[in-house]
Amino acid sequence: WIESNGTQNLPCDARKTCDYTADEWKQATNKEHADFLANCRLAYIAEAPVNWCPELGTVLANEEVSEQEEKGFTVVRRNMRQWMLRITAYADRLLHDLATLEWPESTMEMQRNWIGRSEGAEIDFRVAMGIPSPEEYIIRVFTTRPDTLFGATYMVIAPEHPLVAKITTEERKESVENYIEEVRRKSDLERVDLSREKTGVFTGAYAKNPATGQPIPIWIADYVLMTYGTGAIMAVPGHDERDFEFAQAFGLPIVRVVQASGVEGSEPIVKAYTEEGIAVNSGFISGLYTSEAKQKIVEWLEMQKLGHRAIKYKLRDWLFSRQRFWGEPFPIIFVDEGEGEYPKALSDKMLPVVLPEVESYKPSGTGESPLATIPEWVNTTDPETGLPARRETNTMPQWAGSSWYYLRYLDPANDRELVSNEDEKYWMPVDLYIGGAEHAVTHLLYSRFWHKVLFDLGIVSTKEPFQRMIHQGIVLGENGVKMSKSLGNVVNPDEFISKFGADTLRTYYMFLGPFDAMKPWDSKGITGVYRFLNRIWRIVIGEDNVTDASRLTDIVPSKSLERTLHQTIRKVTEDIDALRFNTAVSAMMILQNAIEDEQEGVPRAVYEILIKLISPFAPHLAEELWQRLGNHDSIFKSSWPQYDDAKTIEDTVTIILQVNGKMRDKLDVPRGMAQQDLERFACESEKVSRYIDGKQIRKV
RNA sequence: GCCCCUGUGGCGUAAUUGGUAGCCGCAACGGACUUAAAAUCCGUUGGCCGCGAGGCCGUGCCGGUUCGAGUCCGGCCGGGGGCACCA
Repeated sequence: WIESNGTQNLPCDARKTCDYTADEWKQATNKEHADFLANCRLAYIAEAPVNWCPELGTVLANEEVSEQEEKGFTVVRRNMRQWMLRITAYADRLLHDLATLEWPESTMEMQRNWIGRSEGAEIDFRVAMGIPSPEEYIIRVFTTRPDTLFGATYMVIAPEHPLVAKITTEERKESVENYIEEVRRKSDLERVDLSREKTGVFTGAYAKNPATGQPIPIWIADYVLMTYGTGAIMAVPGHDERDFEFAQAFGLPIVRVVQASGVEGSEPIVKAYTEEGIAVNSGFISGLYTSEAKQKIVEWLEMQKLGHRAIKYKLRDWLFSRQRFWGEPFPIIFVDEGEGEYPKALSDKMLPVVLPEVESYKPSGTGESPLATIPEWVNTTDPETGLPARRETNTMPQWAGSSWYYLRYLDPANDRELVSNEDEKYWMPVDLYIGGAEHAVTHLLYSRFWHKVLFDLGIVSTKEPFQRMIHQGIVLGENGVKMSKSLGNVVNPDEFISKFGADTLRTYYMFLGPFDAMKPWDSKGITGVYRFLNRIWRIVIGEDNVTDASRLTDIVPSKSLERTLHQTIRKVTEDIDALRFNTAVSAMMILQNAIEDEQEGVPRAVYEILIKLISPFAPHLAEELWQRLGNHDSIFKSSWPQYDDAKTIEDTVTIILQVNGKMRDKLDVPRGMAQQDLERFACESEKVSRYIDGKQIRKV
């Protein structure tokens, strides 16, 4: 039951289940789907490499490695027993369903790149010569460019590849072992540093290029990763930059097998040609364009049973266990019913598994979770068989909770199920999710995966958890740099609340700039919003804090005020929908300015609408004014103001007169003036005639 | 190295998506009120030339498309973020 590393591609694949709706799924006849869930072990245990620090006795995250090494600690890569979640089974659906979401394009692009789907072919290379044993070995590679097969002049396998030990010849053994040891000491970050020189070592073995029949040397190099593809590549130095660099460093042959169309290729090869083109020196596919060449060679490989079409993903299965005290414990016990210990899920009745009270949650030092040091907790009994059992001592990562909390919020008091069908159906999906862009490929991908699993289990009815998403921009310090304690540029909102009130702070925060943009805080700018709100207040509240509604009139508003009013209602309504709060505030300021210009006093109807419009921004102010104007119900129970499109239209229009694209004059004319009248007025304009007199008008 | 976003007055920003660049604010300057200050109110405020009418220049830089470019296209420079030897 422990899967070896690198076997993430089980026959089960959620791809085929993409097109089912929740109702279709509910039908038990949906066999494909049921098979998928039955066959695909979505949670499994594997030996996975981690960064192990013996001195600290703990596992480190990638980003912590260099930090601890600088402090003098050693960090080595070591395989450890870990729970994995098979997110790769959902790769295609996670990719495919992005199209149904209203998310920032850049975030979806990041997820697409993270999933990293690429189409190509798997090709089998027979190890042909130099091998120490009479056994026959096949090295399978993945390539996106099967059309360059004739140009494969050597192979490279990852240092962790299982065949390394088997194919290395006696005389190369020492060099190979030294190289592998060298690589093991390198951190991931070091290993992928682009600027460093290519390193590698020859195994002594040769494989047969299935297309040319020629023997090609098999090398080991750390630029090939065990975690992607098959952990082995066919190297085509003529058409891949990394292979080219490597071939140059080790004097391996470079052959050109693709050319830009129409170019005769006899010039010396000075760099890899990675574009598409016409196949040359490629036997039966010579002369074909890349797309046709791919097609043809894959058909041939499939016929010869040497290879086949394949799709690979950059996405890896999710390492889901941590050796920490803090985290959700796994509902798993290990029991031995006579044939060795195996993991077993606890029944619902045994849930929840509760963490024990402990004195210390320090790392155990052995790499096991601190829970492993508490025998009273670890040792238990299998409730079904009564046999002695051992609890899983790893705990879940932080991502576990954030992957489904939104569902629990819908029905928090429910102690029988995750969420009731009724509540789930009513609320889901999350209409608008606001969160930072830093979660683009972690939380936001993990929770999509969990949600899809829950969909497959019939627990949720939507395929996606978050329909619309916006990343709020962070407010930077006054110096334009991210606020941080160490930089001393943190602004404390309490200070501004006590000085100007929460309404002012809220409204100013909305006014600062676009919702999704980073923008610097400006302590001085808040006075503008403070003045604006005070002016609204003072229209009916005197210095003595007594309501004086005498400035409100029942007179019909002037034409121009009415127009501004309806324009403002429309703008604020639309802007709130689109989360353009900054321009909504600006529009209300314009209305306020227009109200103050009104000679006959402030029409009560206009004033009440302004208060309603401002109420989502400055709720305390709006409610207080609403009550003081004699309303007994809350302003938030009143209806949102409606606008009349007809009343937003200006009766005069400003026509801009341009000559050769340059603005020369403007005309204020009644709306609807006839074209020829306009043209006549335009030509009569003194400023315009200065530029057109004596010239021929080509186009009006 | 690759990908994505971004660059507009002294500052935060706006611009009907190709048609008046700078709305709304901040700051600054001038004025009113005041014994004075704060608060409040009125005015000016992209740069240059001009008494004025007005003119020229101007949206990071260089080019292009267009009658017309902040907006579209190509190249460069700066800032932010993401991924990273992904075959």
